[in-house]
Amino acid sequence: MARTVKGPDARRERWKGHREQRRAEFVDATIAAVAKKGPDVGMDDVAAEAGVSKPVLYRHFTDKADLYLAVGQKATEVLMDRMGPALAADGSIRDRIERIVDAYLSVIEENPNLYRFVVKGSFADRPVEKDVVAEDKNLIAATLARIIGDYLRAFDMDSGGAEPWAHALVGMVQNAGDWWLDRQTMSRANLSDYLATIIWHALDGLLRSAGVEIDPATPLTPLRLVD
Amino acid sequence: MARTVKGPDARRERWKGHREQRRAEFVDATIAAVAKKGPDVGMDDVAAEAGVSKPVLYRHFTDKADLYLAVGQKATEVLMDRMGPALAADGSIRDRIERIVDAYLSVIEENPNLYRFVVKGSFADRPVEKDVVAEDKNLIAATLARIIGDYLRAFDMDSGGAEPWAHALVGMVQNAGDWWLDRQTMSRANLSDYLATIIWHALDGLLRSAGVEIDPATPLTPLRLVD
DNA sequence: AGTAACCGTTACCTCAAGTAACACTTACCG
DNA sequence: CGGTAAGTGTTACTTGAGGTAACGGTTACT
Repeated sequence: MARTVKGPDARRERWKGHREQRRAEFVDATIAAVAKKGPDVGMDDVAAEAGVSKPVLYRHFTDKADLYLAVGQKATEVLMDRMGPALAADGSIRDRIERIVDAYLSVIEENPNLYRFVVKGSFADRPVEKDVVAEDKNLIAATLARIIGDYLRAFDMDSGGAEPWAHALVGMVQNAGDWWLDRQTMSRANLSDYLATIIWHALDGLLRSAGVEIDPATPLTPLRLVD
Repeated sequence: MARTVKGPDARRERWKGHREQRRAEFVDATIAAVAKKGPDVGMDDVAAEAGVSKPVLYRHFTDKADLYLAVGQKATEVLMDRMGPALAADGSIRDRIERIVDAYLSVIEENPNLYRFVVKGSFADRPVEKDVVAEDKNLIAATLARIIGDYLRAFDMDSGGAEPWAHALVGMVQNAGDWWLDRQTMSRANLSDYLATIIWHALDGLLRSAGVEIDPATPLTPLRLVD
């Protein structure tokens, strides 16, 4: 019964920010460990990298899955930071698509180990329950779905396809990027161009079939894309 | 029987077929175990399902990864068996695309547990080395790449994009299917239609930009698609 | 002074993958 | 027929990584 209902004991709040910072520190250590020892690092490796022993890690992450999830979120942040400007930028539609795609590719190109770790390594033995990467893909797809839906509605078109479209696009770019990262048989610019071409044509065809004509070079930006 | 070959020593050959059969049997047991106990089965579970103890399993599969790989290959066979006819079928291009996509979706719809096991469960703790699902995706993508490349060359177009195209398409359908399987918010036919629309428009746009016009309803089949 | 939060350690537990050692069966070979 | 190369199977073990227990030290609010 030590839980006296006094005022908000400052001792409880004092660390609020500190804990966050510590988690971030361990996430960084994990990323460093991954870079050093490949994508199959264990908790001991991570702890060692952070200059600490295992139990300390477990005070901040309930689970290996929890740690991996945090790493995934960090990676998503990096990704979003890079893609945000591309999403918001102006310019022709075709160019903007290409820039967004290229932003994604540039991130995975710069952090191949981290990328593999997040996308492939996933939860080592814990079952499907908490899929690490699914969360992030869903976040991106959801963002995209909103944008696409807004566009479709702006043109008075059926917006029911926005979600499948978004997931289709995410999978498309992700898988093509994955392949590219493994066997780098073409330049990044080249792949970005191919992918953007597919996407642009799909979009253009869809609009055409609804009677809307868009010039690929039109700098049209009828909607605010990001809040 | 009556395998009376006067070769070197028939004792070595006698089992050749039998081993294959036994492996297949264990693969089936794994699939059954997955259906029963979810995608996170262990080797003991599989062995029990097969009515056998663990070491027997390890006489036929070097590894957990090896077993999983075999399961993945089996799943790919199922998939290919279903998609083969759709690939070879005649009919309009737009219809054929839709039929291929729908064939894929029907397979994952009918075997959701197996699908999840293969695509997500992957290698439990063995590192990235032998990615289970990557092999299968690559196989499908390679098949597709050949078809696309043949088409592009038939129209005297740059065929360098065939491979990225193929991987993009595979990722697109796979990810959209994945999403659909989780939250079934639309009918399969509906999703097939959306995806086929995207693909068709992308294809049509590509051809248009090269000066080729194709009617979506044209039953054109200029190439044999499967050997 | 008391105590609630953190810091950190070493030594342990657990559980599933994988192995050792041992015994039985079949059927080809000389 | 004895020998042997394959396969059948078992129980009981080792190993390694995830995760925990129990202990002690430090800071700073009350």
